[in-house]
Amino acid sequence: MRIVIKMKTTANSAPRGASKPPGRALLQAQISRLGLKHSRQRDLVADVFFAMGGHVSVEQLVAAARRNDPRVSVATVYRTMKLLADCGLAFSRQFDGTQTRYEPAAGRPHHDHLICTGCGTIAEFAEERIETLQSRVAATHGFQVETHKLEIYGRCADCRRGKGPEARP
Amino acid sequence: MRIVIKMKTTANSAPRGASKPPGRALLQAQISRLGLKHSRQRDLVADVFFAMGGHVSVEQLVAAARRNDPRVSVATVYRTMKLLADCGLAFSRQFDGTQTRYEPAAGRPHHDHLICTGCGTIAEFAEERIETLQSRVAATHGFQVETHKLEIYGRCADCRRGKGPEARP
DNA sequence: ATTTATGCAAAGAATTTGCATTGTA
DNA sequence: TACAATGCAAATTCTTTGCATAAAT
Repeated sequence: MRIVIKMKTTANSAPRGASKPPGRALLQAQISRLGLKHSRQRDLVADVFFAMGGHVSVEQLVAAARRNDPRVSVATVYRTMKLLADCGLAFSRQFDGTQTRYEPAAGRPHHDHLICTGCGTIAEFAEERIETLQSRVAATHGFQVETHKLEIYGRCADCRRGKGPEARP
Repeated sequence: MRIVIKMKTTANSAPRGASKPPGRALLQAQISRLGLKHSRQRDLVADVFFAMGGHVSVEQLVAAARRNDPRVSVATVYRTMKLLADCGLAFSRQFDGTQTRYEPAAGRPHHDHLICTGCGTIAEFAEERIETLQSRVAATHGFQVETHKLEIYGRCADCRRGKGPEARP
């Protein structure tokens, strides 16, 4: 089953003129803390990432970053995203098993995902009772929960009402 | 529907003394239904797969199959597992995002997974109330559920009581 | 005899890594 | 000036595929 992910929150990655980049500041803090060095492309990748909203692939990040600086390498994007993930500023997800996707983690509450198998739209939801039941199940098995992943695949409202799997990968 | 079980008296891969291979028969039925051709290595892969229990990687399947016939190719194992999955006889899972793992689907009830981040042990569980809540959440968002994936990661009882992350891939 | 399956190796796709060079502090 | 970061290409890992040959119906 190949899932084509389409961003519903079609965020434009273009750097808004004078808008402040909060994600960049968070990354900068981690960089200082770890004794690493600041760099132009790390800022760029962070800006682009936090501007895009969520569930973005590395491919999308590279494309977006290159709109600002055509010479950023995929390696740098991979390295920067890994840094962000290691710092707890981004979560990495693999919805379809092939590409890794990232979403901002800064101060966002926990949530799980609904993924449309028709158009690839990803919706988020939080259900406290499910979390509770998960902990209970884990306890029953003697497990201490660290993380969990809950993904519900199905057809979204739009795709159900007539619109067949539209051609827009 | 008539199911023809052809038992070869040659190399028997089943560990259980004289037990017959039900999985092989199921595969054979699908092969006939689809107008495909029977083959020795498909039987072998099916036998090995259904004998291994579940959550097996292709790598493990290849190794197990080659104990019976050293010349089975990875390509054939991949192709056979994909056939089994397409026929509904196996589920493919990607717990870690890298390797695909398979588990038998024949007549087994739905379940989700608890995965130990220490030793890699995978336990199964079923919690009806979680399923119910999932459907409800999906309905709220206008989704029609097709499948879902729930994985709880944590430390199993064994790993929690002192035993450090032992090497048991 | 016809058509499918296999095996091998090459091809792909996603991600990582070695290393010379550039950039930062 | 040191040392980390970048870019590029080669290397890795998992999986798929093209093609000649073997096997099944």
